Amino acid sequence: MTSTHDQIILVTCTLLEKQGYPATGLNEIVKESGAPKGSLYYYFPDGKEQIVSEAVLFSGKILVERLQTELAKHSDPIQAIYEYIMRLAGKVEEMQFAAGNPLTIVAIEAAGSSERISQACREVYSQLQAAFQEKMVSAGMAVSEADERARLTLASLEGGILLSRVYRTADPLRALAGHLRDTLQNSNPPQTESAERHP
Amino acid sequence: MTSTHDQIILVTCTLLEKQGYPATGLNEIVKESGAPKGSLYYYFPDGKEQIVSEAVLFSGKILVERLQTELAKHSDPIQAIYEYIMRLAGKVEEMQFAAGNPLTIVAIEAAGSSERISQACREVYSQLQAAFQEKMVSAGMAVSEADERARLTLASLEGGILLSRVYRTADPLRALAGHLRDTLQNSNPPQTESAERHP
DNA sequence: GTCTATACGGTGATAGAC
DNA sequence: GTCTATCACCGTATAGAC
Repeated sequence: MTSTHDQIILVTCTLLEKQGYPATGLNEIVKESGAPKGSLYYYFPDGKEQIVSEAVLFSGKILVERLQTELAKHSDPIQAIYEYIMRLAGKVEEMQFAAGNPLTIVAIEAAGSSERISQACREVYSQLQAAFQEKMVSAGMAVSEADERARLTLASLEGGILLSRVYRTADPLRALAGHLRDTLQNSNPPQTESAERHP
Repeated sequence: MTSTHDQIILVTCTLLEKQGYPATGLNEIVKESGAPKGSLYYYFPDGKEQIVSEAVLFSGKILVERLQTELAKHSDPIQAIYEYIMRLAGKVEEMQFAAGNPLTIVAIEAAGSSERISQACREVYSQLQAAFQEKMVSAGMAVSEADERARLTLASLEGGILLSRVYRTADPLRALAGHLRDTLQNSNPPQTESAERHP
């Protein structure tokens, strides 16, 4: 039982993920959502830009929450990230290589056209990066180093999603998961009595 | 002095990079290229799909050649990749965060709609990956390992381009370059009599 | 090979009845 | 809050003269 407003946002998310921003029409959203067309501009007076921005933020919120939940399952951030990406790979396969959120595709399209949408995408990306970073910091990594590692994780993750989509295989994501696990080491781990390091 | 055909392809490349596939109109291509509209369907009887496919392949060819040229400048593949990405970062800044080729954005959009365009993108990606891989193999890395490393390089590179575009900063690309240089090591380096190094 | 005119559907958006 | 009708414009694609 979802409201008309929420139903519009929901269906917009899936259409965006499949087709992107310019290719997704308002008529299509109306038709797929079953919402009355008259309601569209009632709930979203700023039109398409507003609908898409809200859809990005909405799906981003879910995405960040899910990421945090997954990361919390392992105390070791590297293992947690590995598991997260492997799980994502499975999900991408299930969904036939639409990752289940409109972020990647909308971000790249809207960057040159709509500042409002672009801003929404940046916000979500920043939250995702922060989630990775906090996880690493909580395990004893220095903040600046965690920042760099989180950036790389995010960048390669987005690239992996892109390649998985184009090749219609989750292999790039799985390969990425393994590589990050091997290379995402802490160069300044917390000091312990037994295993001290002297750089 | 370029032919009408080539001029159409050329301007299509830049429009695609800026706006993507659905957002780029045939009328716009005609207008920007200065080509006569009548010529469009004379040179490209299959319409938009054909124009875009050819544009992707054309820009891909240039991209691969440029990559190979850059990689050839350093004997060490890791250093070569580092320099390449750093140079790309500069270029992305100059071009105001349009990377100068339509691949990243078109690939992700067309994945779900046009198989013909999707195929063109896959072809270019495979060539790019092969260029990275061959460079690593030529420096003594095992083929299977070079394959994995090349995949990761490509994936994170695409993600870096995406983030640079969204944030309107080349920082993600530069951070990526540094990280890859630190982590893209050969786990099975070629054996030499002494510890030789070629500066 | 090029040009003009045009077909026909879809687009985002609005107005006004209910 | 919802619905219908309608707007002006844009999209791709084609036809036929030159």
